[in-house]
Amino acid sequence: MAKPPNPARRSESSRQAILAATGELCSQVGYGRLTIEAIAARAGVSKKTIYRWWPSKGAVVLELLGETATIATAPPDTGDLAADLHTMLTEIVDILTRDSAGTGVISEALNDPDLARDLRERLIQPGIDAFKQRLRRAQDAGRLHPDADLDVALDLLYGPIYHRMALHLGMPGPAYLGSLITHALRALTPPTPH
Amino acid sequence: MAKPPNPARRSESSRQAILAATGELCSQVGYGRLTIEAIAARAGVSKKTIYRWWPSKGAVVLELLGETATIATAPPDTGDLAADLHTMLTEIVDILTRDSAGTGVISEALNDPDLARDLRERLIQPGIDAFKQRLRRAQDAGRLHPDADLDVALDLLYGPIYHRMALHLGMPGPAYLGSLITHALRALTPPTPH
DNA sequence: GATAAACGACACGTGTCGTGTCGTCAGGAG
DNA sequence: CTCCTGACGACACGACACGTGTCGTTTATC
Repeated sequence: MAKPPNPARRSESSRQAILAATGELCSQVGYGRLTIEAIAARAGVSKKTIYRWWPSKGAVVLELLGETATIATAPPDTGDLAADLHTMLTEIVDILTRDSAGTGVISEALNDPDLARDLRERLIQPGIDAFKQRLRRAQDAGRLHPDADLDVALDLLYGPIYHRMALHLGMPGPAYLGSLITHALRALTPPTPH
Repeated sequence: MAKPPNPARRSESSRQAILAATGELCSQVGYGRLTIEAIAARAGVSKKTIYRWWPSKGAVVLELLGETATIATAPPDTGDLAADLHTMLTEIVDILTRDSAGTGVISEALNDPDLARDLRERLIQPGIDAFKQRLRRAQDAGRLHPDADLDVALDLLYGPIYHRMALHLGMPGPAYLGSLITHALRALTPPTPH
């Protein structure tokens, strides 16, 4: 029934004020205590304006994350696979460590299928594609087993990060990240190189 | 100020009614829509009684999960390490797949440090201990590299499950679980067996 | 410059939260 | 067996955030 708004007439300044207010409030009070009302008040904006363009608080934070995302852009390729993986994994660890926006959206998406779809399509899947793209190059270069399953590779490399996040086991530091990468690569490399 | 209640005089029947109502409602409407008020109404109990013994909805669901937890009990040991790991991982996958209680508590704990502490102490850590206990036996039997880091092993094996849960990548089936275990074990086994 | 619609403001009903109050009832202590 | 403390069910309460509706005002497109 409610006719969809016309994006051409959308106020860009309001949009940016909303995202800015969301970021500030989220880092101040945390994602859990973040409310639409507070965002509207801080941004000097009517609640109606927020609800006109976003379905939920999670969607706003998701868009905020998307604004500053370098994730999905082309993955690093220095020739050193382990180093490149370390770079990519570190970026995720940083996002999940910096403030509560990242973990907040993930936690909300666990109970909100619509938000989950948005999250996957707009942030996760591009990251996965970039990751697999990098691994495929390594495979072509003979650095990985030719039959290696890239889904397994993804799970082995990124799994530990989300495991430790979900269960509050402490986020991995650089050294431990290196150890994880070493082990994962061992599982994906031909057993007898020599 | 609020004096702590006396557990000796606690009504066991109310407690069980609350947990039962929580389970029924959670599977009906999902964890996200579960409310303390609804639990109280369904259990025929005053809200005050719930708040007297639990600090939050998450704590109630956590206790419910603890009631039916086989997780922390002694891990299986058939002699076949891969098969035992498959059994253990399958149990977690089942819990996270069955209803929304498991993922609900995990998602809530991401934004609630107190709940996170309870979750880790009462469910996660015992499970980790049992897992490491089983792996240590495998290590003693020479099935694992003597220097293998059991924290890495934990991350490689359980990580993929939580990774796929958090990012809605689809929970692994038995076959894929087997593939993950094979790869993880390859990373933890002496490189040149022969 | 006209006009349609997005905007800020504000009010509204709803639902849930967490707490307070009160009379009742049960189960340990003596 | 009786007393008496305190947990119980019931209900009311204020606070808060939700999501929607209304109404002038403003703004950007045509």
